[in-house]
Amino acid sequence: MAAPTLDDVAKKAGVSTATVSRCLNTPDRVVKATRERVMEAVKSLGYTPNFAARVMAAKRSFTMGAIIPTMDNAIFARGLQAFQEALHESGYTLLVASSAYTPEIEEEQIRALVSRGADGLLLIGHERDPSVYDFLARQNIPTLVAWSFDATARLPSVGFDNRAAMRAVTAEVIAQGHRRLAMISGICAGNDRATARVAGLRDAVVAAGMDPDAVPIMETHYGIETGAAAFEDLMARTPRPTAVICGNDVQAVGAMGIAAKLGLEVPCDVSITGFDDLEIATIASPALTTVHVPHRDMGRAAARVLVEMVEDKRIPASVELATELRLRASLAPPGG
Amino acid sequence: MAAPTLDDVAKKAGVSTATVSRCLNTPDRVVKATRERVMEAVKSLGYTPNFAARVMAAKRSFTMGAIIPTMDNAIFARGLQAFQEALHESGYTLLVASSAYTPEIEEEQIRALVSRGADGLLLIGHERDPSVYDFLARQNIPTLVAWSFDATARLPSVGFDNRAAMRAVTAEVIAQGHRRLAMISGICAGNDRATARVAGLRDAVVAAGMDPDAVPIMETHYGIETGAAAFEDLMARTPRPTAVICGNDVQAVGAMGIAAKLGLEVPCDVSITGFDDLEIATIASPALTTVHVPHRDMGRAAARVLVEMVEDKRIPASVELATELRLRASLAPPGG
DNA sequence: TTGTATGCGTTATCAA
DNA sequence: TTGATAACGCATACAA
Repeated sequence: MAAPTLDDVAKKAGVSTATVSRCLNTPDRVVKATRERVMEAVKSLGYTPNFAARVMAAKRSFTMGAIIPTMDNAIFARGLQAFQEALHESGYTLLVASSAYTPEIEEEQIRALVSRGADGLLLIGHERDPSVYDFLARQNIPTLVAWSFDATARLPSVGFDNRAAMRAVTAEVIAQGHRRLAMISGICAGNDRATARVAGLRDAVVAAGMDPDAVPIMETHYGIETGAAAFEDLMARTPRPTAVICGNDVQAVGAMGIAAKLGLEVPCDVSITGFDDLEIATIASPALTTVHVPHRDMGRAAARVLVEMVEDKRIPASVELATELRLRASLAPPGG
Repeated sequence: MAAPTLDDVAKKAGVSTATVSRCLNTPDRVVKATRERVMEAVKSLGYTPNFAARVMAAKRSFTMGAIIPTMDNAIFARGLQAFQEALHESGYTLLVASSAYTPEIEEEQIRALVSRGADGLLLIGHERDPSVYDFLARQNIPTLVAWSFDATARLPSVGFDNRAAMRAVTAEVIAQGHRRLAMISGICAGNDRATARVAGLRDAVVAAGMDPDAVPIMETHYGIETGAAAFEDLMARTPRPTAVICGNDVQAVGAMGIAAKLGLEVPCDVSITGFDDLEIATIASPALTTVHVPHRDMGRAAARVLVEMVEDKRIPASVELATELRLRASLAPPGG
């Protein structure tokens, strides 16, 4: 009735548990005849190794943990998928948890993954309480940060320069003649990507000799509906912005959706830009001008670096990836 | 250097490991003075229980596993989020894995979660190899199916009637005067939801006295781009369909996006319907007619039932939830 | 090549 | 209320 154990298999095959264990982990150290007999028993009993016992005995779990802010939208999906695929190729399983953009929950999830024996951890962004880093150091668990590059931060990272990327978008918007800008940003508290993107916008505005404090910034959670609500609010202001720069494609798509309902045409009446270049950006009407982030490359690079950290026990250099401005129809000079 | 253990805490607090364990698990069975001393030691050492050891000793993990076909889009996100929240309230942690709609990967993930000590499992849909059910039975692990209701299936389920729901959408489309229908469906092989939705469409077509074989059906993976491609293909046919019924909102949104690029207006030139009522359905322009699925209710109900299965060790009745047709602007009589 | 024996960190049983 | 100790299932050092 209970699940079969190594011992059951050993008895059935007429060998010791050590031999069964070897058959499963280092098959070439067992002669073929024995191995076949053991495998036969394994199959007929439907034996599955008990992971907890294996972790305890081997002190390795071949499991990596990742904690992302949300699973609710596509922001992290593509990169995480690539991360997972690359880990799988290296023989690791990925466990994913989400923090709901909440520091307390993130800490709880970190503990949960560590106590589950994760060999390494992937976190998003650098901004968190120092005690978290102390905990990670004490547990001696390799941890990598993604989605945000910062060579000076406490943990190594694989990411891109959010600030420079948003600076480039904004500069382009200004270059096309827009002077009344507005921004829809993610919640900046505890989110270094959102913070950096706001800073990037201000950089560009200042560089153009404009007043950064004259640019209204709506902070909302990443979401289609919240993006739509923020956009509606901005459109009700006087003077009305001619370009709305969004910190994320999800918000931008929400903005585009509500624009149609408000009787505003994009880009004639108002230009909209996004960030991330999610699948939805190319399919939206009009197609969304945005920042292309090499999510898949980032995910694969993160896997490579994290495995290296775990297996070689050394701290690697951070990796910076380039982003790229994708000019599409949602951005045009003011008035069309 | 290594992570602190129960023993370290016990030594530091000057008690036995048993007492420390009790402080953590059944605090009221320890006098306050002792408990405070122990907790003090726990905190100062930054102790985190070793999950593997705990699972081995207690034969319970307070962990549930869920395997969903994909994390790549929002289809399962909302329901899973609610599932997770409800489990959390009951003291369980959720581990999520994705199968990429591939039976082999699903089996692998099931084994991974079982061997990790999951107390219970949530799977999507009923269609899979019988050997999987044998394995689950032998491991004696409570398993629940969601997203698909079928009281006659081998496993209990919490879901809805995909076939009846799609029958209702199609009947409405026909009632509005459409005669040249087409469908964009998910891949039916191994997917009982997609299969049932196609069957529902045929039901309605037959009931209207029309020829079901005259309705072109494009099977594609759920995705914005694939939905767009399928739609483009359908629009190139003669005679051109006046209504395209999609098995999913994601495909429908892809179809709507490409429609604009093809110079087709929705719903004047072609009506489009979806399924799921994701956030994107209301924000799309025009808003998408679709089937509202009570994802959050389903997730919460699934959590309740699964916890019950694990804790009471009995097989519960399946739960059927009602879906609801949401008529919006993307569907109108042919010609506008 | 195979078997024996020990330890991994925790919970639970039984005594004290 | 607390402590000693036996599992739990597996990997591995060491012996044969």
